[in-house]
Amino acid sequence: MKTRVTLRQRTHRAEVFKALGHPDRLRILEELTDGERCVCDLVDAVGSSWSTVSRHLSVLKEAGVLADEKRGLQVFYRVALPCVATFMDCLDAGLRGEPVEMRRCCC
Amino acid sequence: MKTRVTLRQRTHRAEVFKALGHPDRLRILEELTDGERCVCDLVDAVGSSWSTVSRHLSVLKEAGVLADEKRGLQVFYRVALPCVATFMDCLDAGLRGEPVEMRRCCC
DNA sequence: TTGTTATTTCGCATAAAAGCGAAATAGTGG
DNA sequence: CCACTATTTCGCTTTTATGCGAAATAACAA
Repeated sequence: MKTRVTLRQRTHRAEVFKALGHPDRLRILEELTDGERCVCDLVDAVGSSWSTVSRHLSVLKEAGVLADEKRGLQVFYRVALPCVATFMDCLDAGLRGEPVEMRRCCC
Repeated sequence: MKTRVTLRQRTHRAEVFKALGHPDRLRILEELTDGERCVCDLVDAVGSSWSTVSRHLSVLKEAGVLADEKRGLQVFYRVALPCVATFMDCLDAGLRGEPVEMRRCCC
């Protein structure tokens, strides 16, 4: 069951990982696990400037990790790839060298 | 069952994701899913210079994604976090908007 | 010891990411 | 239309990543 990975696919995957490769962006994801939040909430949570948080959000959205929706004056972001959150718990366990149950891992 | 994520933990996670955020490093991971390989094999697979591939490997090893072992003149690398490979299949499906079975996802 | 092979480290140049304030944009209400 | 608020984009500087060749290191063989 070996699937060939195309360059295009690999580049896309790398883009997702790159988007996740920043502590503040992971912080944003944590904030969004409970549900959608407006940008103002995320600015509070992260503690950087509006422009910086906005850029983080656009990186995550561009990679397909988040989706956004404008309602009135505010823009609400939510997680578009739920498996990411579960994968991170798996990662933590893996990095500590603990065995991990398959079904607790992701998606 | 909400777990508080520490800054340290988040930074470590981000380091793993950053390490995975490069197409050539994902190519290396693909090469290693079948088992360990020496650096020379990976240089062939990736197509960059020895110094570049060696740096990619050290980034992945530093993040805890790979482990290495020296035997004779050669150094062999292998995957230290098997869940990463399964997660990527999950990612592909998620990015295409397909529903994904939980148990096929990782670890 | 000397030579040879496999790999890593160093030094440097170029490219990309991060972060911020200022300006721009887009809704909303008067 | 004007003012106000929420958010994004722009322009810029600083930091970090990438990639290469050259030099260094390590293990083995003669």
